[in-house]
Amino acid sequence: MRMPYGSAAESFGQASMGYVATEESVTQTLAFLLGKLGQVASGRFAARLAPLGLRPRHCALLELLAHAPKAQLELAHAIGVTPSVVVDMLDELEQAEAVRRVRDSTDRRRQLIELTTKGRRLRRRAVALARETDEEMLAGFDTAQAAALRTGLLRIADSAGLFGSVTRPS
Amino acid sequence: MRMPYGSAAESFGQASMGYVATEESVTQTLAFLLGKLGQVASGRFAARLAPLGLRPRHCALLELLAHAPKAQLELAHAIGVTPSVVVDMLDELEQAEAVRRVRDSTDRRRQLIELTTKGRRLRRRAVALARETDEEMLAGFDTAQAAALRTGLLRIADSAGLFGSVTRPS
DNA sequence: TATTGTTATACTCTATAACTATA
DNA sequence: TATAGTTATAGAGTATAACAATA
Repeated sequence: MRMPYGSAAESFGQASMGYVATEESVTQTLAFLLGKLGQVASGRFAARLAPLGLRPRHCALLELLAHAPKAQLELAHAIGVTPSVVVDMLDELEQAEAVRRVRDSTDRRRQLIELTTKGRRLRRRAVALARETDEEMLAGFDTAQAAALRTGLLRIADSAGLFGSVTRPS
Repeated sequence: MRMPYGSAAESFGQASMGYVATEESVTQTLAFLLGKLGQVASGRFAARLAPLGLRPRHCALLELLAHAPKAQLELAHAIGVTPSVVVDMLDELEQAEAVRRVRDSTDRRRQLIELTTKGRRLRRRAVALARETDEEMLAGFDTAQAAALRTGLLRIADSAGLFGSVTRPS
């Protein structure tokens, strides 16, 4: 049983313990809520990305490759997926002419993945679309609330070892 | 180009504008980050739920049914999925003897879904496991940071019309 | 005719395991 | 023998569309 905003119980400070528990329901835990909102956020982002021929999962790769070419296993580790998934994502990005696979001459097992000019352009557009999506989701948030939310998420990503130093809160 | 913690650019206050943009990368947007962290969170929650024979998606249903029986379309709307998905989830919960489908005598098209005693027990255990998962993900957060994060997420869920009044921040 | 629930099907995202070519 | 990348396959998540029973 949850009280509406500004209810008597809240005003009198009863909301913080006892009858109205702070975290009584699964739907209020990060464990569950993050999963559901992740689907919502991905869906909205995907809808905006579709005209570019990209999906959300491609964007992290474009990001990671923006400053220097990387090997496929590096990418897999950085975005937290298994190597075979990266193969598939790169196949799609290569077909979209966004990346090139270049055989490493010093170790012919490796391939260095580099962004093409088109890939850089796609990355810039993707960032803009992600920002639009954020603005939609953060409508009504003030600057401090939005920053607190983003900082918290970045911190969890960091502790999960995702995106390396690219995703560091300022 | 992102500066490491405590870099010269940051120390001199240049980090807030110009060269080091606050939100230059896709991996720092909610649109992308929420999707990725949602997968991580769901994976961790699922690992803890597995011994119960439940997956994260079942938990919202157990939650919504905790206080009163509901029809399948109500559930579908509340958790933001298409009705055929609810059929599948309820088939699984019914097989686990966590819910019962009871034909509504006043409108024989509808089925009222009610929690069994076992379903209530599973729901309580699921909440406990979700909390454990939260504690793992929020390690190192102080109370205010954790609350700000949760409040922000609940607010987005609310604006997306999810979970009805059950998911209201205090 | 409209609505509730169901089935069939398909698409996306992911992972595991077995394979190749290089080292 | 170990490593980088690839392929094949399978599981979990989603949605759309066509259908039966009931209103």
